[in-house]
Amino acid sequence: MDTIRITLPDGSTQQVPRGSTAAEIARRISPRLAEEALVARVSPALGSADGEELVDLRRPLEQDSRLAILTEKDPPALEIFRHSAAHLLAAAVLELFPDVKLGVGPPIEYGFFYEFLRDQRFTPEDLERIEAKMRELAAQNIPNERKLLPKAEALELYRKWGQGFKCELVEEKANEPMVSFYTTGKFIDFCRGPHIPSTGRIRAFKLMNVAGAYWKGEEGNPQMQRIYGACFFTQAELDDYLHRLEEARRRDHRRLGPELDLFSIQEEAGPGLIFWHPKGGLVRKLMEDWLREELLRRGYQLVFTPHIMRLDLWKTSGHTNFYRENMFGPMEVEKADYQLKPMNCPGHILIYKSRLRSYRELPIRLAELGTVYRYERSGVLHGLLRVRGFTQDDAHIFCMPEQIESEIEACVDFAFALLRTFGFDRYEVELSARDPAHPESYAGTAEDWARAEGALVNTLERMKIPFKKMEGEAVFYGPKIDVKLVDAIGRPWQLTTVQFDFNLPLRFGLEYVGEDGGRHQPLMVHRALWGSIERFFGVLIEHYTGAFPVWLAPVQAEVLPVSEKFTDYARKVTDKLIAAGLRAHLDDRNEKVQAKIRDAQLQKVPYMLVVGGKEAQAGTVSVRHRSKGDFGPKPFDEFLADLRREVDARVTT
RNA sequence: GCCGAGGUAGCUCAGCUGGUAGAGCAGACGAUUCGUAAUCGUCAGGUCGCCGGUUCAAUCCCGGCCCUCGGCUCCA
Repeated sequence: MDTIRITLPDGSTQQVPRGSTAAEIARRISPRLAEEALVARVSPALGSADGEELVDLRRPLEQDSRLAILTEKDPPALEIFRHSAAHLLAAAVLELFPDVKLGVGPPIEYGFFYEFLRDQRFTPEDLERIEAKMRELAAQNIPNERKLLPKAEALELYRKWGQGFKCELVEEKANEPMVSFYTTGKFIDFCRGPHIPSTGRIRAFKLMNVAGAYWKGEEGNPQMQRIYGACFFTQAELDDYLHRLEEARRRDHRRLGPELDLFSIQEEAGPGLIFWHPKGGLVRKLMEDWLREELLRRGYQLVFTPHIMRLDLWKTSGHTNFYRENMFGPMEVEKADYQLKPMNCPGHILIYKSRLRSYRELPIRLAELGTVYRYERSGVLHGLLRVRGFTQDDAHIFCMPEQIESEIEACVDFAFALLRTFGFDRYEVELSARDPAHPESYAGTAEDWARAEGALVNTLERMKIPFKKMEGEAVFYGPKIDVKLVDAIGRPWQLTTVQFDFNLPLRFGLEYVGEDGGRHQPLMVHRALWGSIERFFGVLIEHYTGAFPVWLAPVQAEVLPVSEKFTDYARKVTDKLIAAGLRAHLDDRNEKVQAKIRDAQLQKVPYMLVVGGKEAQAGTVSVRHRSKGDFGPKPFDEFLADLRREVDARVTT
């Protein structure tokens, strides 16, 4: 008999008839495995993992292969599982709304979505009905079957059915004569697969919301209704995900900001513009103090530049060509156009150009907490994280080519020091290169770009920092290194950026006199570590759930007299703390201690000092910590010294 | 900018498809003088996002605009 040889992950082999399926092999191994199997991973018997692919359990195996049968224990199976859930969603929607036009339905990070075009909108009640229908179809355990059709026949099928988007997909994606389809009951979908064998296993899911999305993500295209669902192997994992969403809501800086009186956004003033209240302003001041000191220590010089400058400057820099859609419109003053600055670089360049520079001065590192204004489309604004006016901790480094790698290294090192100081210990690094397919979106020659990208790669490799290369993510004037920090609940945030620029020095004709007495062109590095103070502050609020570490807390100790009789002693304690440079506040309201504690607790004040008769007598304070609870009485001087130490050490917990 | 959902007191939210609004918390005042997450009482507080229309009458219906939220696209 014609047999093939199957090698399993444990190294054992089986001889099976040619055309056997993974499902059959699973059954031979164990009934349990057959039951749990979701999808198969096969690769040619010999050779590398290159030919590896995921296939349906029912796909016949035609040659000697290595085979792994994937179950819920194998993470790669989750994507397939979610993709099948997307098909289940589409099948349910078609049952209830047979006239919808289908778009695409891929798995996503936490589940899946499917897009539909329909005249009426899907209401929350519709979603409930759809979810119920999905559960009904899942209970019927309908098989997901793969079919092959000639391309022409496939197009004909969709044309008759009136599924124009699907025709478009078949036209574009099918480059072989036969194209694959999957059916789930009456639902038939052009799809590469693979899928799990049947719908019965899909239980732990929940339809989340419906949102508009352009067909193929392109703005000119019709807008589909995209139904999103969360989906996991088990209910426990789904619950965990929903719990994490809840946790994220609890930390939301847009809620905590006003609650803790840190900042506000005022409709009267306009969207995307931030008002820093006294407490937020104090945190910002502390952040800035740390940064300025660190900048000076690391050889930067602090500068200040105007907020509006002649439009011509922005023509020279190339912003009017490459950045116009993010700029506020120019304003006319005495017949000249002026531009509100969207970036700080031209200002720093003018300072560089203000006199002839010698190679002996380089590198010149100009730093500014520079406030910039960018026109962001209304739909993208988001609390402190995406705004129209913000302050960058910006700096531009002018240097010679042979200094570039050490400068970039110093920037990355600075960035890591900053992350540690503010309590972040996880990060991801990305290197953004240009998109070779669209050279018109970038300034400079291909050689410049290759050299610049090389310098960034060298630096990261020398520092042994793992990174992901992202093609097409570069800014118009050069490639960049971005550092994403990962917060307390595992979310990445893009903040730090270190950008290489060989373009602006050329445009502005920057030069320095070299050792040889000749004129040379310097290179430029743009870098921002927080990125924007507003954004970083937002991330900080969420990272700490508003409970800032003591060195950053707007109020470090709230003094709570037990009754009005002890206000005098409480005031003395408060004044002494303030005189020692600490941030204390006296709660002398006519309230019970319980109420004062509750309020201080809700304001996330690190230390509450309860004082009454005993304390006044002994010169102590009863210390309560916002998360560690009651510490009991402590001599006042001792508390002050402890607090001082904690602040000076910038303890981040 | 686009699609969808919203906007009622400082905050969180009620308000039965039309008869100009209510609660809790916060605030002011008074009482209470209190020991580790809310003391009691009284009072005050609203062009129901803005503008226009329909109607005897609009928080409610219609149109436009502003803002917020969830996405798309874009980004520090």
